[in-house]
Amino acid sequence: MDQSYGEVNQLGGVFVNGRPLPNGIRIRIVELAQLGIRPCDISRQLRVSHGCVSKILARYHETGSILPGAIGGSKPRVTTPNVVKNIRDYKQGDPGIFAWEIRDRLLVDGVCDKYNVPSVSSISRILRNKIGNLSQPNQYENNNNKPYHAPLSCSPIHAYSYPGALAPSPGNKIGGVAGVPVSAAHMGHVGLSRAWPSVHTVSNILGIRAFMDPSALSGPDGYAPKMEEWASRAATFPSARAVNVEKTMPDADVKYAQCSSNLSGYVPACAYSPPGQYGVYGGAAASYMSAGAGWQAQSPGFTHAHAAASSPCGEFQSAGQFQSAGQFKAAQRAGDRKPAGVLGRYPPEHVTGLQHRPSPTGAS
DNA sequence: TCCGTGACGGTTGAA
DNA sequence: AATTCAACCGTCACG
Repeated sequence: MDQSYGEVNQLGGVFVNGRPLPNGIRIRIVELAQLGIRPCDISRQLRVSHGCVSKILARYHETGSILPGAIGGSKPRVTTPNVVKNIRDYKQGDPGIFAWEIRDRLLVDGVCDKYNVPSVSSISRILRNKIGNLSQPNQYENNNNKPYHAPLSCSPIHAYSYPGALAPSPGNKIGGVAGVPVSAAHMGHVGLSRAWPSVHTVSNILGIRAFMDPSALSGPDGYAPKMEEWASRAATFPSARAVNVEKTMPDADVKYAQCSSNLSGYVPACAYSPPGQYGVYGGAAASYMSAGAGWQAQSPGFTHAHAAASSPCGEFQSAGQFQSAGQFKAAQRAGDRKPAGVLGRYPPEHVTGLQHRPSPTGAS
C-alpha cells in the first residue's frame, strides 16, 4: 500500500486509487467552479477526471461540504441500549405487542427516527435474544464489558456517525495527528456525520492550517492524511455559507486562525504535494502567488472577511493563482495541455493584481 | 463538446 | 490475527 506513487489518469493527474483527492484539490475544484469556471475546464486544469469534478461539485452543492465521506468501517448499530431498553419496556407493558408495533412506537416516541429505527426483524431478534427472558437483567444496563460506542441519536446527522468518534483511543489513528489533538467536542461529542452532509464547509476548510503545514498534512507515507483526519483540523472560520453544522468546529482549532496572519510561513508547503506526489496540483505555491496579497474569493459561497486577507493555504492559494476567471481561462487557452505542472504553465508574472475582481464569465 | 452516471478496481475500518 | 463486509474513493467509458 505504498501511496508514495499514485497512478496517473488520462489527464496526466496523479491520484491514488481508492483514496480521496486531497482537500486542497477539492477546494480548488469548488473554488474554480464558483469563479465561473466550467467543470470541464476545472477537470483539465486540475487534471482530475470530470466525473470526479462533477461528483465533488454535486456533493458540495447538495451538502455544502467538500469533504469525502468516511471510508471503511461498519454501520453503527441501531440497537442502542436505549432502544433495547425501550423495546423491553414496550414488551413488558404489552407482552403481546408485535415487532412492527414496537417499531412504530419507537418512531412515535422519538426514540428513533426513520433513519435509525431498527427493522422489524431486528426488533424480533432483540426480543428473542435480549429480551426473551425479561427477568434477566439487560446486558446494556449492567455495565457489561462489551464495548459500545456512541449511541446514536435520532438525528439524521448522527445516523451514521463518524467512525473516529466511535472509539477514540490513545492510539486511534483518526483521533489525532502529529500534535494536532482532536477536539473531543468535535470528534466525539458532536460526532462527524458519516453520512452527508458533513459538518464541514468550504469556508471552514479555508482556515485549515494544515493546508500549509506539510508536517500536518503529509501522512507518514507521504500521502496526505485521510480526509477524515483533515476534518479534525479544520479551523473555525467565518462562513458566509453556513450550510452545515458549523457549530461543531472544535475549540482547539481556533489556534489555526493564526494562519491568516502568517501566510508566508505556509505558502511554500503546498501541502498536498510531497515530492513526487501530486506534482500536478502542487508545487511551491509561493512561486506563483504573491505573498502578502490575498487572493480574493468573490463568489458568494466563499467570500468572507478572512478570505482576502488569508486565503490561508498554499494549496488553496494556488487555486487563486488566477485572480480572475478570465486569467484562468486566458492562461488555460494560452497554451497549456502540456504535461507540466501548473507552475510551469502559470509563472508568477501572471499573478499580480490580486485584488482584481474576477469576471466569472466562465462560460465560453 | 459537455456532463451525468454506472461499472470498476481499489482502500479502509468495524465486526 | 486474519477475514469478511460494506462503506467510501477516483477513473473511465458510455450515452
